[in-house]
Amino acid sequence: MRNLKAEEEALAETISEIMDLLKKTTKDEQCDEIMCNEHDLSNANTMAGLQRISSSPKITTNGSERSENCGELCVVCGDKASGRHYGAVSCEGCKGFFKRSIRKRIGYVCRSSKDCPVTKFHRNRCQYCRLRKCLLMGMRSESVQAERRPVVANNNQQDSPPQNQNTTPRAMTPLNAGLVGGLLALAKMEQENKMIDSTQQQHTMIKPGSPMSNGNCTPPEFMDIKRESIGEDESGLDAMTVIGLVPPSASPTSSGVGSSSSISDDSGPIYNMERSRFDISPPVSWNPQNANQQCISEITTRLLFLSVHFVKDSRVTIRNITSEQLLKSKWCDLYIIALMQTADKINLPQLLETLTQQLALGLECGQFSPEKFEKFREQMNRIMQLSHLFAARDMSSVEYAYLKMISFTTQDIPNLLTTSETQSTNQLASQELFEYVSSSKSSLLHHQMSNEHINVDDSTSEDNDTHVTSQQTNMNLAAER
Amino acid sequence: MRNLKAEEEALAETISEIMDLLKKTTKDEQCDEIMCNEHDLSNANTMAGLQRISSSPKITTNGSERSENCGELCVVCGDKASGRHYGAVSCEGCKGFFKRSIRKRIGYVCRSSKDCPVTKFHRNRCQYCRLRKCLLMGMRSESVQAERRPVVANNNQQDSPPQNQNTTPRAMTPLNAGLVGGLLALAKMEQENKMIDSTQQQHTMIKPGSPMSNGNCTPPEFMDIKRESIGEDESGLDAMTVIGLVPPSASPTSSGVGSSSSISDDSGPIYNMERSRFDISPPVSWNPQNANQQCISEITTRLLFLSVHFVKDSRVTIRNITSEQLLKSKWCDLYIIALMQTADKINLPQLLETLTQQLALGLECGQFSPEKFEKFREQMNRIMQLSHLFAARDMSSVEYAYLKMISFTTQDIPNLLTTSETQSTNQLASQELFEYVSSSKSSLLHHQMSNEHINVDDSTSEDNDTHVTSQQTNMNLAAER
DNA sequence: CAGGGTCAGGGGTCAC
DNA sequence: GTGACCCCTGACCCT
Ligand SMILES: [Zn+2]
Ligand SMILES: [Zn+2]
Ligand SMILES: [Zn+2]
Ligand SMILES: [Zn+2]
Repeated sequence: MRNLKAEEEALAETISEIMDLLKKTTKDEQCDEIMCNEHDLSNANTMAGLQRISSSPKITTNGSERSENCGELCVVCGDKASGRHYGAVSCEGCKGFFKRSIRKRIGYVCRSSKDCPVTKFHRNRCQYCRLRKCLLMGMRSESVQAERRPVVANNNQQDSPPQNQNTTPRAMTPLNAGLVGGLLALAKMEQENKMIDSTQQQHTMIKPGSPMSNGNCTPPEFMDIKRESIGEDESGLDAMTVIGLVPPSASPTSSGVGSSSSISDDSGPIYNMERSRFDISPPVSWNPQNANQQCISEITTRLLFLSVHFVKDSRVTIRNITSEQLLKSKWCDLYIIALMQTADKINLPQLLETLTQQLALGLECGQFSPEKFEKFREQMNRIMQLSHLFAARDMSSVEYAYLKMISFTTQDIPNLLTTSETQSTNQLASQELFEYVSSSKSSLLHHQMSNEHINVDDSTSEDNDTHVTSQQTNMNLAAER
Repeated sequence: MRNLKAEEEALAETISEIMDLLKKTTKDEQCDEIMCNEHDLSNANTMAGLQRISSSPKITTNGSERSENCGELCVVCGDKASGRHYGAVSCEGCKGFFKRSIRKRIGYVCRSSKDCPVTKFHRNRCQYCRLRKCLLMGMRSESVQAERRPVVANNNQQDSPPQNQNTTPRAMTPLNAGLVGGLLALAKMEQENKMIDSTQQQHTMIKPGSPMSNGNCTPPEFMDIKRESIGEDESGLDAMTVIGLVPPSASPTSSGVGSSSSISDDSGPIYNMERSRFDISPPVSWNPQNANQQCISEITTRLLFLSVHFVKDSRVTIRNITSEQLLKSKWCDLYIIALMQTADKINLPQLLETLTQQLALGLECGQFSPEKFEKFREQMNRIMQLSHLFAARDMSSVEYAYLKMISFTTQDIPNLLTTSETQSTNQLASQELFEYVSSSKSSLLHHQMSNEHINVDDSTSEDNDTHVTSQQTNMNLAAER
């Protein structure tokens, strides 16, 4: 047991590296946040084409931006600002409105064309449009903290809330260009802006000025927020949708996600060779030629799908409703792990390369700013490096399986839903993993796994590899729940 | 199985440390490249002040500096520590929080069960629990210096007095030592105040004039007064809470409070060998070294808990509601008896000594007046003497049990709730105790017990040992009910 | 280092 | 649900 120590250290080192890499990712972007407003605006325009009413306070052309009213007017409604709030100079009203909106995850609906004017005098006419404007102007949902009231005690009751979100708050994350969505989810780059427009595009994306008002629209509303925070784009794949769609124990896809079926025997560990299977069955034929978006999209979508499915079908005692709730925050963690696990099969390097090329194209056509592109690339690199580390470990499917479950049930996000079920599952999984690795000859693996666990486990201080990224992403997601 | 856990934890810790070290290392380098990243990250994590303006961070001394804190985590919340503050390695947040708390003498109130988690993510959810944890982890209130008000030129206006109006009246004294709460409760010093707040906490009962409308917030306001006067600290021990929490017949703690279970046979005396058990099961390992606040606090809390539990589980025909009502006035009596009974086990002398020392510290920092300190000391001495008397008697657990029940049901407080149940129980217990002692060979014991009984019984004139204290306390308590 | 102070920007409240 | 108002936090800086 003690010798483990040495190994531990080695492991720690490796992990440290990973962490550093990932860490960087998330951080940098913040910078732009502030330049913000106008910057965001432009982004928004390009991407989605939102209509931000002429309003735009500032008008200004630019540079001088802050010079004038800057200090003083709310970029959302034009009222007198009381300082910067959630990333945007705004008034007390918009500040409070934004906070309540994010906290309550209320789903607003625009009864008009989603282009209602948001001014000091009209701001209360349409919540949907007001929130949209808030996001557009740079308010970050991640900045909204959790409520400070003590959670009444029994937290296991939490599931109740779920339903509410189901309907309205559908905070989903539309994944973007296939893979990108997932990968980018990690990069929390200016998600907000993006989010917004994605939402729009996706749900009946009405264009600005577009008169379409009939009954469709609204759903998209504010969820954009979350999405946005996730860094997803409009390419259709919506994690939340996937989560909701995957039935508890039905294997929609032919591929085996393992486990789902054989839950016959009740004894035994959560995962074994059989139950930990995680295959992208149709052997992905991946080669430069067919490396088009569709392909990438399919693969990544499938991965996400399988990941969600995997968790839902695991032999753990977590109610379905709880699972779905958790998945809303944890899908990215699972996704990353799945990417690592299948890196070989899907030829991750190639895939990332292709993606990068495509993004480069997008850059050329002004789809997004160079900064954003840079972030993308950085993110890709980080993932690549992560995969090298994982590859070096050569973990077994059982280990991956436990890693997923542990990651899934770890309380590493501020407002994450936690129940006695998840806690005990986390413990059990950790325990079993530990035992598994212990009994396994590969002591090295053991250590590594322990580490993973640990990191995952205490979640507080450190940001470790996979969690560095996902954690942050999750934070954002969680924040707005 | 269990030991694995331990190892894991140890492992985790080690790894954490290593990681921190490594992280730091790497960090410095990164700085050049990304400069802000990490900074931003940390900010984000902390939840609280998130606004990191792009500004700047950096600057700081850099290199060297970060090296140190590196490995250190805040012992209170687990966030990154910035060094030692007030005696404990802690983060900037906890440092500031502690300072403000001590300075303003604010009285916090836990809206939950005084066991709120205090982590980086939840630390702002409950000030009461946070302050409690700060104290438990060794932060010394004496280290908080007085405000350095000079500064601004216009000091002419005696701001000194101001503090009283210091925004709300929340004046409370965070006591230092944990135990104090319990022991001091005995001290009849301004009990009235105390009573009030306890009550409040429990029944949300609003105080006259108290603006607290809905059930949350405000309670803290004025009750602080009492607490402070009582010398209670926020170290969590709240008799009322305990009373309310202890279920009629469930042994939440593993320790045996005896009796609770075996109520099978209906005949027989209220207490017998088995039913009178009263153990602080986990053999308290008490020695000067670990004589810290947490330790003391735990022991005393446990004692109070067990006492309340004991009464509730006794084979007497007193309705639960009546019991709880009575406990509000009698818990201190029971507590004293329990202290006497377990004096040996908990090493009462040592414990009191430690407490006194801590109080002395508090005195130095002006936590309370010398008069109050004198009263504390007096009380301590009384308890010490009392324990000598009890020790000399060497009473059996059965005798202690009866003593408790008799004390519990005796009408020795002015407005005390009395019912035919309590009266008959008191009689019965007295009777049985008498018989028990009579049948016992030790005539000496007999006498003594009889005596006790008598005193308890007529309660009027004499102040004898145990009753001196408790009786007085009760009187006061009763007075304000 | 370990005290102190500052204040932007979080949080919460509660008439309206 | 709003938002004017005010309290509390904690990163930063000074001593
Ligand atoms: Zn506004
Ligand atoms: Zn609208
Ligand atoms: Zn702390
Ligand atoms: Zn609390």
